[in-house]
Formats: sequence, structure tokens, C-alpha cells
Amino acid sequence: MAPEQQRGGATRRRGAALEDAILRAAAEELRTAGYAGMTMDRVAQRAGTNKNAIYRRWPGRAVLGVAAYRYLADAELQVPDTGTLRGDALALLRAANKTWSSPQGAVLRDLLAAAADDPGLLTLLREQAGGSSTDAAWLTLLERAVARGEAAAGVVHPRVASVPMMLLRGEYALRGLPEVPDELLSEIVDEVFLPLVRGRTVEGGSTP
Amino acid sequence: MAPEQQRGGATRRRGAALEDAILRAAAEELRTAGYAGMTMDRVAQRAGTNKNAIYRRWPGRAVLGVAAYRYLADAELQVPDTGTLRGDALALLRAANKTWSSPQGAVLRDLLAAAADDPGLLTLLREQAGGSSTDAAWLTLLERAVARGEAAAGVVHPRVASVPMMLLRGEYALRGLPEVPDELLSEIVDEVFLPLVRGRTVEGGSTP
DNA sequence: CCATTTAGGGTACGGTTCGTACCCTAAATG
DNA sequence: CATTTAGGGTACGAACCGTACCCTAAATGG
Repeated sequence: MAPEQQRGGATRRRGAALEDAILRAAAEELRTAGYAGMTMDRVAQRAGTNKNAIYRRWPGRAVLGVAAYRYLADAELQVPDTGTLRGDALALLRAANKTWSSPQGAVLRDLLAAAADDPGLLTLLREQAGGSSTDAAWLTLLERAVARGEAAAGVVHPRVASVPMMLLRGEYALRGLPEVPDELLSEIVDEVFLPLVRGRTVEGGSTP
Repeated sequence: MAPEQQRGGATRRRGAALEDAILRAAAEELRTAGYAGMTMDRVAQRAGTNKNAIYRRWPGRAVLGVAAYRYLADAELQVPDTGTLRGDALALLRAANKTWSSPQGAVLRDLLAAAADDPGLLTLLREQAGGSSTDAAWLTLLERAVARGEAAAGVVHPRVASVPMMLLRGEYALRGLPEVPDELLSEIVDEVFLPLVRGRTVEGGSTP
């Protein structure tokens, strides 16, 4: 199927071209066989090269996995705008849930598990897998709510912004992989997120 | 060091005695070498037996790891009673943080990572590693606060009760293993948990 | 008290996979 | 055109999991 498999002894690739081929092959393995199936030998074979070329660029399987994941997941996260804080929050949670429950999400979770012991790898994964862009989305969501007068200024706080995603992620970690039902998302919003915003409104946790 | 290593050809253990020796050996390996170092061969050797006896009882390494973890962590979680909701919450979070940041916590996180793909194993781990007792502790904590008049009845809700631990756990998952600073714990309590309780107080999230 | 069944112990093996080493040659470099 | 650099092919060592086989100690029961 993929023409990379047997690139009949044409020319010999070098540098960036080869690196690209390796990343592409690794990403394809991730997509079809998951992280567990992303063997170094298979990646080398699919890329039409050998492990030498791989180990010359990445120190090990896990790092290559993280690098290849970027090839797979370069989706741009766009902040929804439904007009209400509740609608925005729910939309953002649904988008996250969709990603996490997809095969791609399974790969991400496997990578996260593999990097559990390695802080360096963990930050690398977080940087490349758009962890910070998610936080930013929630913050702008809160800012909009403040601008509409739906919430007090004090709610625009990173810790508050991270709560819904943390709960969703925790649900995935605690349960198996299947998928989180939609009712749970609204429960997070209605039972936790909105009361939290409300509570911070009461006597203002505003920071100067 | 450990006398289990060479139990000079005395008698041959059977049944419960042998099972106990295996679990003890596995727990010791977990403690000294972590989950990654808990090799089946090493466990067998330390227990003074062979892999046959192990595989006759547990289907694989992961399940043995979970079973052995119980040997390591049979700490009884006691609910603190400081007189205020804030004090109780902080105490409970500190206890959890202490556990999670210990070597034992590292093992637990490794096991959790290893079981990320296996829902059955995950529930097994959750049941044995006192996941539910933690939830219960937070609920009683909330009930006490209600009894003292510190909060409205509606706050006694599983989802609310799980929030602080979820956030702490998320912090561990997101960052590396080092340890979570104490300021973060009070931030979770002051910026999220207490406002959340307050917010639910406002117009009652009481469920019929 | 002896014969039979059950379960441990010793050992070896097949199968994977990671990571490394060596040698040869195509491509870049001057 | 000579030299350096980096790819390609291949084989290998090491570690581990899980399984198979055979022998024997311990339980079991007539």
C-alpha cells in the first residue's frame, strides 16, 4: 500500500528527507498498531532504512514515539463561542473527550504511561501535544464570561481553568479506555465547574 | 541479606505458605527495584522457587505486581478531624501527597501506567489500592462540614468529593515524579475546593 | 502403612524486542 | 578527483516473558 515500503533502490536519502521518512513511518505505525506495536525494527523497515539511522537521531523508542505523535496530531484547537459559559465549557470538554477517546487518544495515553517515570520525556510530550494551548483556551473562555458579566474577574485563574480537563483526564485514568459518556461531561460542568465559578464570584478571590 | 534467598533445602513449602513467600518476594522487589525491576525470574529466585509456582497462581507479571502492591501498602487511611473543613481537606491532601511522593507512590504510579490499557487490571488495582476508601474519607469530611453548618447539604456529592484528589493526581501525571510542593495543596484547597463548596452553597445544588 | 495423586523445583527453551557493532558503499565536500 | 560523512545491510548480545518437561517431596486415601 504505502510506497515507502519498497522504495526500489533509487537514490539514497539523507538528512532531513530521511528524518522525515522515519517520522512518517513511526507515525503510521502508531496509527495502525499503537505505541506497543511501534517497534524499532518495523519503523526502520517501513521507512526503508535501518535502526542505525534512527538511533543516530533519537536516543530511544519513547522519544521517537513522542516525536512521531506530533506527526499524527497536529490538530488546531479552536475555542468555541456559544455565548454562554456553560455552552463553551461543554463544547470544549466534548472536543477533548472526542480526541481522548479516539485511537489517537489511546496512543497519547500509552505515551503518557510510558513517560510516567521520565520527567524530561513528560515535559517534551506536554510541549508537543498541546497541553498549554488547552489551558489557554480555558482561560480565554473564562475571560469572555467575565466580559459578558457572567462571572467575577477573580475566576480567571490557571488553577480554575485547569479543573474540568483534570477531571476528565482523571476519569480516563481511573476507568479503562472505552469512552466517557456525555452525561459525565455535563456533570463536570454543572456540579463542579459552574459552582466553582459561582463560588469564586461570591466574595471575590480577585488577585490584584 | 534476606534469609529467603537461600532457604537451604529444608522442607518444601506448599499452598498458602508458598503463595505468601512469593507475594513477599514480589513486594520486596517492588520496594527495592520498582515495578520495572520486578522481574519474574528475580521474584522466583528471591522466593526460593521457580516461575512455575508463580504462573500457576497469577496469570502474568502485571497481576502479580498489583497483588504484591497490597503487601507493600496496607496503610489504613484515617480521616483527620481538625475542626474546620479547610483543615481537614488540607490534612487529607497532605497525607495523599506524602504517599504519592514516596517510593511506594512511584510503584503505584508505575502500576497505574502499566494497567493503562487493561480495564480489568485497572479496577483490580483500584479496589486493592484503596481508591474507594479515599472517596469515602472525603465524603465524611464533607458531611462533617455540613453538620457544623460550614456548608449546605448539597455539597455532599461524589463528584465534589473527588475534585481535590483528582487535581493532585493530575499534577503528578502532568509533571514528573519529584514531589508536589505544599503551596500547591493549599492552592487546590483555597482556590478550588472551598470556592466550589461555597458556590454550591449559594442556591443549593441539592439533589432530591 | 503403603500406593497414588497433587503440586514444587530445576532447568531449558522459543520468541520478542531493544540497543549496539561492523563493514561496505553512496552522497556530499573541498 | 580524493576524502570525509552518513545510510544500508546484517548480525549479535542481553534481557525478559511465558511455556514445556521431567523429577521428586508432600499430601491423600484405602
